[in-house]
Amino acid sequence: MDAFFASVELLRYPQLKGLPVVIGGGRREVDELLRERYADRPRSQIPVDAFPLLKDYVGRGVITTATYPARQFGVGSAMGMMKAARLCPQALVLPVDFEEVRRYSRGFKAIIRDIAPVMEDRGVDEVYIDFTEVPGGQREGGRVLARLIQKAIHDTTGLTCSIGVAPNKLIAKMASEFNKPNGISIVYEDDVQTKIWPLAVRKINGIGPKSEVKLQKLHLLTVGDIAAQPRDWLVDNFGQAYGAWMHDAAWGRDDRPVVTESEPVSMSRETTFDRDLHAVRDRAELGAIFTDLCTRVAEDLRRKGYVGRTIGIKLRYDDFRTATRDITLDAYTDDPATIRRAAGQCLKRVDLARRLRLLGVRVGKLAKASEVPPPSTPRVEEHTPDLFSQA
DNA sequence: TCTGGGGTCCTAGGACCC
DNA sequence: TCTGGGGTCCTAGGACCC
Repeated sequence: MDAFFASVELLRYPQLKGLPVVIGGGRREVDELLRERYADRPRSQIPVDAFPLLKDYVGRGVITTATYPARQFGVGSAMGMMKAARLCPQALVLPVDFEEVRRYSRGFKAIIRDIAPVMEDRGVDEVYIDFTEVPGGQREGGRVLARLIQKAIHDTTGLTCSIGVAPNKLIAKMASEFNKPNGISIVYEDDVQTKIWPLAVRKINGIGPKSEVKLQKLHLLTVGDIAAQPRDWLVDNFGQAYGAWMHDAAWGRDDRPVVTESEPVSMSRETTFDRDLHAVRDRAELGAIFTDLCTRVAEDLRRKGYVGRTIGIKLRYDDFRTATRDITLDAYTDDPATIRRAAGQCLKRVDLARRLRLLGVRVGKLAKASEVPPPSTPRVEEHTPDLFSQA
C-alpha cells in the first residue's frame, strides 16, 4: 500500500492532499483536540492551518509514514521526529490511528483474497499473492490481474497500492518498488541481470544496514557485485546459511512458497518513556508501567486464545543498549499475575543501575489455549517481591 | 537530532540425556 | 582417569522486516 498510514489519514482529512504530512510520534490527543475545537463541522472542513506543525513537535517518536510531498524534503519512515522537523519544519503532523489503519488493512486484504485467495500476510500494509492458479493471472505477464486488484482496492477504499509481478517473492518485492506510487512492474526471470543486478545491495529484502556496511568494506555495492562472487567466498565471509542465501538472492533464486496461514511465535508489549527513568528513583512509576505491560500482554493472549510458557523482559538503557532476560515456566499461562511474577524474576537478573528508556514484556513458546490442558490445581507460589513491586 | 512498537529467524554456548 | 557423539532445550543477543 502506498504511504499507507498517511493515505488513511488523508481519507478523513482530504484538505491535506498535496501537502507534506508525516504520521508518527505519540500525540494521540491531536485528533481529539481538532475534533473538539471544530465539533460543529465534519473533519474534512477543519482548516489546514489548524493542524499542528512538525517544527512545534516535542517528543521522542519516529515517523511511521510521510506523504510523497514530505518525502521530497528527505523525510522518511523510521526517521526521528526531531531530525524530520529540521528537514521539513512546515510539514503537518498527525498521530497514528491504529484502529483505523487496522480497519483498512483488513479491508484491502479481504478484497485481495476475494480475487486471489492464495495471499500471504506480511504486515499491516503488505502482502504476497500467488497469481499462478488465478484465472487470467498470466495475461500480460500478470499485469491484467494486478490492474484488477488495484482497481478493486481503490474503488472500495480510495487507497492506492503498487504491485510487482515476478517469478518469486524475492523479485516481486523488489519489483513492487520500481513504480511507486500506484504502479505495476513486471519482472521476468531473464530480466534479473538488467533490472536487478544494477540495484544497491540494500534493495534485497534481507540485507539490512549491518550487512550493507560489511559488503561495502568488501567493495560489493550492487546486487551484481554479489552475484559475481563465488558462492564459497560468500560463505567464508558471511557464514554458511547467510552466505549461501545471499548468493541465491543475487541470482534471483527464491523458492519460498506463498504461505496463507501461520501461528504466532510470541506476543509482546513495550513502551518508551517520555523521559529516561531510574529503577530506584522512579520505582513507583516503573512498577505501574511494568504491571500494565504484563496485564496488556495477558489481555492480548486471552483475546487471541493463546497461552505461553516463556516469559521475558526487554530493557533499553539511556545509551540505547538493549538487554533481554527470559524464563521458561513448567506450565503454559495467560494469567497476568503469573506473567508479572515471572517477569519480576527476570528483572532481578539485569543491571538496573543505568537509567532506562524502554521496558517491554514478552510471552513466547505459544500454544493455542484450546490445545493445552488447563492448569490442574492452581499453584500457590510464594511471592518474592522484585525491585518494581509495590510496597 | 537521538533512534517506536510489534514481530521473525538465526547463532552460539551450556545443561542435560542417551 | 580420560574421553565419545548426537540430540534437545534453554537463554541472550543480534539482524532484519513492516
